[in-house]
Amino acid sequence: MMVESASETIRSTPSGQNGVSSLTNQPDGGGGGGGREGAASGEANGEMSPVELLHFQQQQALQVARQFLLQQATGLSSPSSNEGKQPAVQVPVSVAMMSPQMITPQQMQQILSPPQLQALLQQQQAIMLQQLQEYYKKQQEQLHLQLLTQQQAGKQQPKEQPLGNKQLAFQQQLLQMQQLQQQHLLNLQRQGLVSLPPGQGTVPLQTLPQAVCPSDLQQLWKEVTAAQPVEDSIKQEGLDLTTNTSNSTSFSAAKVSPPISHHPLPNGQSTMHTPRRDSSSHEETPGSHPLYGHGECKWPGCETLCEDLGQFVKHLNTEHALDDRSTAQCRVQMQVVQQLEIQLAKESERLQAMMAHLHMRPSEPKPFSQPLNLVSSATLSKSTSDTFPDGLPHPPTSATAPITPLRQGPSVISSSTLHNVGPIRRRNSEKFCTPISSELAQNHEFYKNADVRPPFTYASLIRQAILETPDRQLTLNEIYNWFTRMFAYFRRNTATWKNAVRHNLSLHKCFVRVENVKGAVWTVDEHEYQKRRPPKMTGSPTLVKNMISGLGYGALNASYQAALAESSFPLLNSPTMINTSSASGMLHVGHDDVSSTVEQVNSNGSNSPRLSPQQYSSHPVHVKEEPAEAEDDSRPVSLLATTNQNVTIADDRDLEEELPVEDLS
DNA sequence: CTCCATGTAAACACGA
DNA sequence: GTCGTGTTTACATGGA
Repeated sequence: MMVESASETIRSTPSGQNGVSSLTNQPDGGGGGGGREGAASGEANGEMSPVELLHFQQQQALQVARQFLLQQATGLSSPSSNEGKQPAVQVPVSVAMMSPQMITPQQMQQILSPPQLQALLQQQQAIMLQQLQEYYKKQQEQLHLQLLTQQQAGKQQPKEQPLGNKQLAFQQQLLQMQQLQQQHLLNLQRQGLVSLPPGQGTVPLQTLPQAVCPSDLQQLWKEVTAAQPVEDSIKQEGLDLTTNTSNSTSFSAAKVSPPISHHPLPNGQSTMHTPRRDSSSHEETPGSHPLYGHGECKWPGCETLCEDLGQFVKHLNTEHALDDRSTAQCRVQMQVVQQLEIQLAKESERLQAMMAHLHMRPSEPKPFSQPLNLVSSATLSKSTSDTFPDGLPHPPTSATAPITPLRQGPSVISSSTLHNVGPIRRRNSEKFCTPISSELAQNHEFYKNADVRPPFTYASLIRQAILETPDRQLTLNEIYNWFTRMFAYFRRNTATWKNAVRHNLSLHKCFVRVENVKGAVWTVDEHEYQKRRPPKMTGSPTLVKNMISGLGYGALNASYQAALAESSFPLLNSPTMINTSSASGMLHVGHDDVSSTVEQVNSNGSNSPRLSPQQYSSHPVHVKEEPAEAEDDSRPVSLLATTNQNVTIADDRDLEEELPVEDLS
């Protein structure tokens, strides 16, 4: 099914390809809700002590909340990951994200570029936040209940430890939860997702977690703030963002035994329902949109009044289309979610500690605390993801997916990406826009885990694969491996894409087969490779502009760095890339080329993250020349890791400039 | 409309 | 005969 849907979507071919039907199980098709892991809460109750029960439930509640978060985030990215096991959860998300027009997740993936998907994901996250909020409420209730229960239990069968303490502790925990909720509310409010009296105090954004791509965030805030003051909420709430954002990623690693009792996400299109059912405040009417409530648009900072859903949808499509502003807002939302996640994790850990202190089984699994330990999870996530030899998305990996992409995604959603809204057929590579390298670098975690087709041509991907290697040569099989390693999408339908790879290797002169002792390897003839593109790029001014923007994009933005740090994208680290810079005498770098991007950055001397064409406008000088020079593989990468500060700064500026960009045709 | 680049499918050859 | 690797052709699609 997937194969077909994919291909069909891509080319919208009526002929319908029956040929390769290695269709993998469709995640959403599965219907029924197969294994909902959760559901354990009930059984457990019987034999637990009150304290244990409390713990258990608390834990579960948190877990569910967290998991829900993850699922929300993951849903889009790795639909296939759950094949066979829990097909249900993910689809709903993506479906929910879709406005009225019902499009299958798969289709959506095919249609939208990853960044776009991510953007959509952000939307979904908003929903998720709402649900999370609901969850907090419930959890509170639960806590209360538990407290009561425990009190009674205490009276009936006095325990060695004074209940008072426990109660205190629990109350504290309760408080924590309340705070969390409050915070959450504020965030929602800030985002315009909830219509509450606007917050007041204005607090400098600077306090935001540096760990979280501060620059991006700040910039985003600036943009978003234009519409309405928001900063305060975060700051006020005292979001303790000191934690590494990267950690959030690791959370995912947390095991996942979703007791989805609370959020039974049926297959398919439940997401829409969940909020509706659970939250009375936000989703009042069936068929309503997560971003629509109380007759107004809940898009952050919007509040536009819409009489009905139809009008709202229209409004949504016109006013909140996939542009830089929306992207920025999504990013903000993303950050919010991340913060919440971090906070949640912290609170969970605290709870664990409390529980432990209250003589709970120390050995008890601590799903949440674990993540925290993964501070250096960057490594972990990478290793895990690399681990899947069979391409089977394992829990940790898939869990990781959501966050990374989230953070990275938005950053990637730049002018360049915006162009690729349409069919996948036109891949990035061809378009003047984002260099494959940078895109990959930024989203490689995403592609790695999400079953989304990369917006690059086979040729550019192959080239990328080859160039990433130290000796710049790969056997066919190695190329295959690279594909499967780097892209979840290529872990299935192997017959199709492998054929395409071979086809491309043979077809394009730029790929040179070299007989080797042990067989044959494929290399890239840069000259040839570049020869084929220039024509396209040198088009309208706009194109040039776009191209430039793509090139100019200093791959150094925070996200990028983060990505690097976390995943240590091979490419970036590859010695070749670093050394060969000078060696590459190739001019006209393919714009989809990784190294090219980097090079550009260096040449410019500006680490300014990609983005804005505007920026270019201010520095036209480079712009025009860019296309012609710079070749890939360059060392810049290494710089990335070390240039955080610069990046940050540059990033801020870039973001600002990002908005005006639109001239792209 | 044509041209071109691309993606997909498939037939075929060749060697292990 | 099967499989992996390559080559080639045909066709469809979409952008310029």
